[in-house]
Amino acid sequence: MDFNKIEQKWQEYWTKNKVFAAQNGSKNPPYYILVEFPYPSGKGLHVGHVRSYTAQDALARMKRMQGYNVLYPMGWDAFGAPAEEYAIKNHVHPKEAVKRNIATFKKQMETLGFSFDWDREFSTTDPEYYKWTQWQFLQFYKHGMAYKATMPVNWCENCKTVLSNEDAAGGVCERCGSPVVQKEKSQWMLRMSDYAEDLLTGLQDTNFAEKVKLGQINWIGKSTGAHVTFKVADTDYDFTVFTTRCDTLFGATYCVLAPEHELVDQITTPDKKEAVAAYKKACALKNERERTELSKEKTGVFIGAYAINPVNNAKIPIYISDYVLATYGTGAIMAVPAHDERDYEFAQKFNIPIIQVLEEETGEKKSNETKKNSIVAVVYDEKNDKYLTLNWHELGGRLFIGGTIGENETALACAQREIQEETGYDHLELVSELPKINHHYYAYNKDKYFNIESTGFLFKLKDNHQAKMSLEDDEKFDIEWVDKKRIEKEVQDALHSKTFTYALNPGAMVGDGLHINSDFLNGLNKEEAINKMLEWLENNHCGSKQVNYKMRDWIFSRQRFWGEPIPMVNCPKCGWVPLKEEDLPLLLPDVAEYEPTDNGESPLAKITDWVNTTCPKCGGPAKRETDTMPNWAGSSWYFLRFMDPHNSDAFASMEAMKYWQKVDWYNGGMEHTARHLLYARFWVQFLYNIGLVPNKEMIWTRVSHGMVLGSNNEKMSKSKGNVINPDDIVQEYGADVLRIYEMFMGDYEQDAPWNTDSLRGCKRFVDRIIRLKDKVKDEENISASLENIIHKTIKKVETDLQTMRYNTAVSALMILTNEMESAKEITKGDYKILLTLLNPLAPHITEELNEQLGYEPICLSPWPKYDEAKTVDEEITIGVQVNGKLRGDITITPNMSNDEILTLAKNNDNVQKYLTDKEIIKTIVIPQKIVNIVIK
RNA sequence: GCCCAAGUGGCGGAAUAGGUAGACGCACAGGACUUAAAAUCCUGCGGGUGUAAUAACCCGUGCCGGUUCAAGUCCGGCCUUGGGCACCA
Repeated sequence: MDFNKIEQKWQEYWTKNKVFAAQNGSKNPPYYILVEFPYPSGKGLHVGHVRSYTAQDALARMKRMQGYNVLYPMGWDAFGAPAEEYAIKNHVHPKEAVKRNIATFKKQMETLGFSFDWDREFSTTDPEYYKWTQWQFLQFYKHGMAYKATMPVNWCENCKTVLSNEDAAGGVCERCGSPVVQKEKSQWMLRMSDYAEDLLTGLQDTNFAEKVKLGQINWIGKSTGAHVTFKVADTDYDFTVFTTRCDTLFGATYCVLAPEHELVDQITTPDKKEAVAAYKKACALKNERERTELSKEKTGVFIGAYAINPVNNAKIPIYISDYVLATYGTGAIMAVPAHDERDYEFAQKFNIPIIQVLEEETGEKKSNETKKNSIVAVVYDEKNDKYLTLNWHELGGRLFIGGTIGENETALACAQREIQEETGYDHLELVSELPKINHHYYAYNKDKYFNIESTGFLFKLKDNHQAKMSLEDDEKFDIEWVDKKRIEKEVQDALHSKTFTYALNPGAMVGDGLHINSDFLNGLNKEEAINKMLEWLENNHCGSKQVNYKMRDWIFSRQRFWGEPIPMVNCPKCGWVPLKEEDLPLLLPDVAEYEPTDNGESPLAKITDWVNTTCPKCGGPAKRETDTMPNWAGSSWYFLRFMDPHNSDAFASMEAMKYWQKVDWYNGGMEHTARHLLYARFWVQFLYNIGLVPNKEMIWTRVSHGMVLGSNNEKMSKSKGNVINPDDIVQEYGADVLRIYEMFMGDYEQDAPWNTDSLRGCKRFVDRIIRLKDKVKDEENISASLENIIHKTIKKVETDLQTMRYNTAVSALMILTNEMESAKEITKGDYKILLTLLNPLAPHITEELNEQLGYEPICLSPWPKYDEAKTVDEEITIGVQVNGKLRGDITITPNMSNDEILTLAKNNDNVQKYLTDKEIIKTIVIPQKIVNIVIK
């Protein structure tokens, strides 16, 4: 019988006997294995799907044999844009296309032998399912978690349509290439930001992979800081900024409001109105992506008004700029150019003063220090690309020019004087004054500790003119011009090398240090100063501690046809009114045209007899909401429905959910670990808070698989011609071979390229297992010579399947097969175990061979048990090292003492060569691993 | 720019708690079987020195340092590739 027939035979057997049906309430321990349900696209199943479904299938099959009541369900996430695009082009109802695609997907899954419980299948597009999605939306609404807000959408003027972020990539409409603009639209929102903290802490109740947790944490984006309120000078207005660095408040030299900030129009002075309006208009034309992409150069305008810095009453100008986002924090910032990169860039461009309030500390602090102020001057000769240094040799190595600032002398004058005195150069151009540095050092010639505040300067040499030098007796150095490389290598002094770094990389100093120019914060470090400033702000009622999250509320409206209708009605008298729960589902009507309307409404808006309805509250005429829900909605709770898929009274009964508890293993793509998972967790936490699910987190472990790439190591795509169709592989090699290959191809969590040669190797492996049957003798017991390797392999396969190390599980089975091949003959008992261990990966051929032995089906048999004692080798070979280098090996038994092992090691011929005439200073014996003899 | 992951033979990849690097498979080469091919089986397979052949030795897990009796594995600093986020104050 050929393999396609065999596979079909067993698939029919499984279906007919409902072998994989999960039992709600079964006494067997529940085990819920979930793979992300696919979007049934027209392209059919991808070999990437096969990889993750096989992996979870293998786990499911093993767990069933181990006595678990396994739930391994499958369904369809079938709402979404592609089906709608297809419908627009071909004038068929999306549900027809979806029906066809689902049939194809299901057929493909069946030929691959996945052990899904098909009795629990559903699609998010089934009215019986989306009824509950709508019902849950109503719960959000009733608990004040859903609201309408005006939000910008991506809008194409040419196509007159709303675009998703994906379709608006690069600020250009994907269809027609014209620029995408932002258009304000009233949209449904879910108050997800209320859950930011809970979504963060909830991670502790999960077993997600560390990188998955990290993805969630980054997306939530918690940051702790402060709100500070600034009065607008000469008005009664004030505004509040959010900052994580309230310790730098003394360095604030201007403020920036987002162009959309509500205060802008009120406080702009008349002479600036025109410029402000123009700037605001320019910003509105850009979408968010464009605004950030064109961010190389800062833009903005001064609006004529000034803010009063609450700590020192300084009057500082207010600007608007699109580098401040209206949607984050308060939409307003205080700008501290000395200590923030963006503010620095802006201040440079607009010539705004920069006040340093934090200086970096170098050297080692001592108690008995003498304080002084000094300079370090870097002089650059552009013509020769060299820097002026003094080589003090053993007295201090290579340094720049330094010196102490005299009384009544400015730092700049000091720098110029020192350069002239020590090198003579006096035709210099000041390039920049560098941030001050707080430096501790010990002066040998004076035998004293100093703490200096050093101001750095960068000069350019105008020409080589040198005046007369005036050196003191103890100043013995050579004047040397050297290049950047040598400076980086040879200037060792912390102060001087730091100064050089500042000279080379002008910009804000964002690190920690000591506060200066900051009144009551002077001398404190960042953390101390933040705490002290928070205290000050609260005492003076102009600020407080504040936490912000990057995560925003969930925009829940889509101006699309193919999604769940939002069950809300707008009544001229009553406002927004929810549908009555008993009137759900609100069905999607059948229409002929799926194009969005000219004004960006969903196609539903055109169906007047659907739109026009009566108000559920007052009975008067009203209109339905025509936006639909996003694709993420249906997938936010589908794992709950699988627990109780046929329930018509509830989305799932509490009883069923309490039985299954949590999804034990949830597998999906890395691309979904941030958003989908976050939405699903938010949805569940909300349901938990209103008492509808038993746990705050319903997913325990989340794992993600790597992609299957084309043989050229690139993502599979039609245009690259590297797509592998699983159907073709099943036809030619069989589902079992494909399954084994995809598990063997590499680390499950890592991407792996397709390789047909390697697939053929797996085919050979299966053929060898079939041929092994010819050596089977009619005995049930396990061969003594194979006992050890069999027990080892059971253990290996069992642990590997539970820890996603599928590739090494296959490898272990290949090793066992090799052993059995080299044995003269094997027993039925040996063979049966091999078949059972391989069954989760290759369920068809193993069942067939097993049946030929006369046994009952493997899927109804228990998983073999291993005996730990029998996995231990009777003798093993370990290496012997001399001074860490391998010099020989010895064979030992597990019960040998360390002394015996050592004697054996020393007697090894090759080891002896190294030991003669040497003194052994140490010996290390690691049981079962290695011996190392250290000699002198 | 920031965060994360990875870098091991010709290739995919092993090495689970710092302990013989290269399991297993592919490709390749030689041989057996065959009229021949396919299939199958056997042998070899990181680089080098060396030997008639063994033996033995040296180098070797992206690069440079460090810790250790011992480093693919731990620490510090780089480089490269992939992924995510990106003016988040």
